[in-house]
Amino acid sequence: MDDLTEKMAQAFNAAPIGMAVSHHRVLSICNTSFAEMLGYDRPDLLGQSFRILYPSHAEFDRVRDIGLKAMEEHGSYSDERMMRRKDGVPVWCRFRARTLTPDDPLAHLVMSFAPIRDQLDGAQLTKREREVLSGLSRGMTSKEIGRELGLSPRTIEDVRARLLRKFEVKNTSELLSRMSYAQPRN
Amino acid sequence: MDDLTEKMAQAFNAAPIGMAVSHHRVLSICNTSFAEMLGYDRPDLLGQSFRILYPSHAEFDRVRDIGLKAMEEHGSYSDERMMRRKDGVPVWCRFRARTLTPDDPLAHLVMSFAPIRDQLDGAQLTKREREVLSGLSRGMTSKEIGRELGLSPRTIEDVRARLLRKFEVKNTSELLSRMSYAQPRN
DNA sequence: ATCGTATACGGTATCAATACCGTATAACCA
DNA sequence: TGGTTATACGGTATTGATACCGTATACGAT
Repeated sequence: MDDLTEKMAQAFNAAPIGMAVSHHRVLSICNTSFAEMLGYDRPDLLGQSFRILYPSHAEFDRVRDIGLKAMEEHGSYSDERMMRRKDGVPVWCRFRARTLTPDDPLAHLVMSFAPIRDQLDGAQLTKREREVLSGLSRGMTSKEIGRELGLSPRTIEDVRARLLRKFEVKNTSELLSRMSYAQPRN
Repeated sequence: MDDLTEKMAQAFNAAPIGMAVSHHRVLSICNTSFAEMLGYDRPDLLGQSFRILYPSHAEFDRVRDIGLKAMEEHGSYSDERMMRRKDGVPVWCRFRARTLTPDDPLAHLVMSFAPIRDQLDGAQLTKREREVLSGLSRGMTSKEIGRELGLSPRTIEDVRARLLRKFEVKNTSELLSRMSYAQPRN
């Protein structure tokens, strides 16, 4: 077999974004980013139903038909959805799929998963931090956010400082840049 | 060669997100999504320098060292950047990279590219605005961006002010928040 | 040819952000 | 029970951001 095939396989493996292939909602292959994102060792995932990667059976059922029509028509589909890590923590993802079998889209799917604001929706951020972030994303100053939340501006500054430390960023602009379309966790 | 390798290569090819592999900034392989996103036929891209995929030579030079340190430390890096389609239209992307050679990150890079805004919005940004935006998303001050671009900090402030007016936002944080995919736009 | 815009730079004034110093309470966890 | 973290607030000091004032060149469109 040619060298090119091997190189593409290596690229799949080492991709900086989670990728997986499924046949009728059963995971056949995935890369390391995907396994890491969901907190699994890769071998434990192969052959598993995608059910275990969703927050609930109901959610697993619900998403089944979503995007089917789009894939029949365009071959691809994308949305934002919640996945479930092995430890139970939910991860909010930009989900993209392309089917290799448009007549029966779920028969052969190639998917990518990019965590969006995972720390934000997961247990990593406190209620206050989310409230303050919400204000920041709307361009509010600490004083304004303080008024909105009925707190001293100083307290808002404390929360900001904690956010900057937590995400190891230099200022609020960089923070918002990361929050909006999250980095892989280091 | 095993079946698994072939399946991973197929997944790379059919991935719903743009993917590419480079060696010292020369594209060695990419998938169909990547070629499509940038308006090329895949064969035309293989072996090409990434220079042609950036809005300008200067921009190509500028982004070279960005993320090098992060990749040396964590092996991966991500930001938002502007790419250039074959027809010249800019595409604002979430860029992700993982290096397979942390000692010399650019030696072997696996990248993914996900378009985050439509071309219309991207086209409204000038070269300077893109350069400044890039610095802002990395948490740099006007002074630092000025140094990077060889300009007076005052000029950077002018560009910032123009960006704030253009997008009708109150400050840089809101700007960065708006420039991303995940935020609902009003 | 004039208008609009982008670029580039200078000064000044004001407010915001950030980083320190400090105290205090409450929750949780080992 | 002591350590850690989140919360909440005060003061101060420095830097940064933003908004004005101004000038100047360049470039494309009407």
